[in-house]
Formats: sequence, structure tokens, C-alpha cells
Amino acid sequence: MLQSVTTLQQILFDLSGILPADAQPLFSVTRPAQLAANAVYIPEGDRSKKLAFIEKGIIRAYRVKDNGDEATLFLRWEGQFAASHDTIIHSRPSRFIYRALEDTSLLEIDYDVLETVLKAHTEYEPLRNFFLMKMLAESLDLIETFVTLSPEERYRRLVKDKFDIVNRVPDKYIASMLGITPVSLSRIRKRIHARGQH
Amino acid sequence: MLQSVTTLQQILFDLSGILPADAQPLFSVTRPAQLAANAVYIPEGDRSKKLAFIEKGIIRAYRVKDNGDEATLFLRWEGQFAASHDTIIHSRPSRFIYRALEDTSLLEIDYDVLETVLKAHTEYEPLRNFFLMKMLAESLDLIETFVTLSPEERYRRLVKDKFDIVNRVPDKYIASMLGITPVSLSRIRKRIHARGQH
DNA sequence: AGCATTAATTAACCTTTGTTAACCGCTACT
DNA sequence: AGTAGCGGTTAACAAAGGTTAATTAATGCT
Repeated sequence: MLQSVTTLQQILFDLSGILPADAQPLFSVTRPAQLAANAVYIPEGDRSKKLAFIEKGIIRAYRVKDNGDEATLFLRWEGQFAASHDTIIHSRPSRFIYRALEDTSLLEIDYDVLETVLKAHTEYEPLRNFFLMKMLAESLDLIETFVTLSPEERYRRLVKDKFDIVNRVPDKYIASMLGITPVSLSRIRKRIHARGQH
Repeated sequence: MLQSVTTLQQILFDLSGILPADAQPLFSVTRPAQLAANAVYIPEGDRSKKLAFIEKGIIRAYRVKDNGDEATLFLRWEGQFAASHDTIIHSRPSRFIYRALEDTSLLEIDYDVLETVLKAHTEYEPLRNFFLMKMLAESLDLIETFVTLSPEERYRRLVKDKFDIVNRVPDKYIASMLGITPVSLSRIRKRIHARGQH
């Protein structure tokens, strides 16, 4: 049994008191999947509505800008969902590329299938709601950092809050997420070390 | 009958085929509310879970930073929801202040009451889902602008996409939303005009 | 209408970031 | 082992943003 299934069953139980045995209709339509480091999960322009709960590893969502540069929108790791929001929410081809940064294990489901299951089993609905709200809250928190903090402060906070993630990801992707260039991040790191990281 | 009710009934019908008459259990627990320009809707530290669908007007969510400056997180206007995500999602007192920028009309509901109604009438659930997804998509789009665009480009896009909103809101709040100072926004505007806004 | 307050602009100066390019490891590949 | 490629750092310069303060414009109030 995948850890992911246990985790999600536990969350479902905490939210609604639904026992793992009663969650069978949901988990029977999920399937494990593997991605090698650097493998593309969802290519640009893709229309597939796969939804991945990450068991192990990191997925990077990024876009290729008009000038050819890559812009990393977000990273998702263990215990989080990754999916093309362009496709699931707007039925549009994905503007983003989703790619594994490490060897990654997923629990996968097709969103249309999930919809069908949720329609037939409304008791699972709190699970979707929980993750939607969680993602929304995280997004708003991130927006808050862009509005209130300087690039250096954003970096310091990221290191403080997500030290393990920062350490698992090349700096250039971190820089991109912070909205700055790798050169600028390198200078920020130098400044912080020069000041003794207080 | 408030326009808001009609609007929401229509969305509910489009999503689920539920007729306005069958939505009575939902709309019977909503109430209209009014805010004068500059009135506070949710003060900092508040724990109320009121959820407002904006009929007319604009609500600004902002935070007072440690240095005393205000940082505007977002604006919400006609057809959108405003609510304390700190309180509804995390049951925490609101870090943000929600204040009307104009005379504002709302359709209000208490989130706990909504939960109860949704538990008894799962057929309304798509409505919550629709707005959660919409807000998530909008948040991700906003994050994308911080990651891919310069302050000047973010401003240009905002004017292009939300011209009417920009025109209804003082520049200093726009600047704050863009993550820059009013002084800097003023310079950006000057640059754009000097170049003839291409 | 007149006055007080707030918003927006401008200027001067400083700090930070963007850009380009060179350089230094480190890793992977053959 | 040798080499190509990538990630990260550094340097030099240009461009942009932050800060402070003064000025002008707009708004609100009585």
C-alpha cells in the first residue's frame, strides 16, 4: 500500500469520519506512477487532466517565456498535488511544463474520473475542498510575499520556511520563483553570508 | 431581488441545472449588506467568517506591515467574493483589513452557516467548487506575473486587463499590489507616456 | 468658496537588480 | 583521462527601484 493512499485516507477520515474501507470507490480509480529525474510529466500544450499526488520527489511547473527564458511558477513536493490548472480549471492546453526534478513517485488520477466519483460519492467532496483551500491559502501567502517583501527578504523567508526544499533544488529555479535572476540570487547569498546571516 | 442572487442562481443552474426555486435553502440564509466608502468590513484580528459576494463596489484587502506601511494584497469587485482566508481556511484571526474603497453593496453569508447548508444540500457544492477554482486560477495567474514580468510590465498588463478597476482605485494601492512604491509607479507612468504607450 | 488633507509627481541620492560576459568547479559522457 | 555542458559566481556597466523630502494637484469638508 502506497504511503500516499494512507495519507489521503487519514485526511479523509479526519475531515469526514470516512473509514479507509469506505474510501475504496475513490482509491480504486487511482494508480501509482513513476517519473525519472528530469522527466516531463505534462508537456506544454498538453490537454490531459491528470492529477498527481506526490508520494516522493519534486515537480517543477515552469513556462518558456517569449525571450526563451524559463520562468518557474512553483514547485510541488511530497504530500502536495500537481496538475495543469490551465487544463482542469479552464479546459485550455497547458501553458506550463511540469517536470520532475528528482526521481518522483506519484499517485495519479484522471480529473474527469475523479469528477464522476465525486458526483456518485459526495461524501468524498471535503477532500477536494480541503486541498483546493490549502492551495488557495498557499497561493495567497505567496502573493503576500511578493507584495510585502524584497527579493532578499523573500529568499531569506524561503530558506527559513522550506530549507529542505531549497537544498534539493538548483538555485536558478529558486531565483526564478523569487522573480529574480540567478545572478541576483548569487549576490543576495553573498550579501547574507557577508553579514553573517542575521 | 438583488442582482447578486440572480447571478449566483444562474451560475448554479449552469453548473448543475438547479432551478432558482430549488436554491431557496441556500439564498434564504444570505442577507444584503451595505458599506460606505472607506468603511471597514473586516478589521485586523477579527475572527468572523463572513463571506461577501460583491454586488457593487470594491473591497481592498491590506495588511499593515511592521514598519507601518500598508501592503495591499488584492482588490475584489463586482461578481467576486471577499472573505478572510486566514479565518475561513485556518481559523486564525485575520491578518488583513478588508475595507470598502467605494460605497459597496454585498450579499453576505456566514461561512459556518454555508457549511451547514452545503452538508444538507450537496447539490449546491459545485458553486463553492467553482469559485474556489476560479480564485485559485486567478491567484496562480497573479503569481505568474510576479515571476515573469517586471514591475512596468505588470502595470501595463493590469491597465490592459483591468482598465476600469485601475481607474477606480488610487494609484498608491495599485503600486502596492504591484509590489512597488507609489514613487516608482509614478516614474513608470511617466516612462510609458514619454514612449507613447506602445 | 476656502482651507486642510490626501494623492501624485518630481528631484536627488543610494541601493539593488538586469544584462552580458568571463571564469571556475563539478558532473556526465564517451 | 579528456572534454563538453551546466550551475554558480564574479565583474562591469546600465537601468530600475527605494528613500526622503519638497512641490504640485486633487479631494474632501465645513
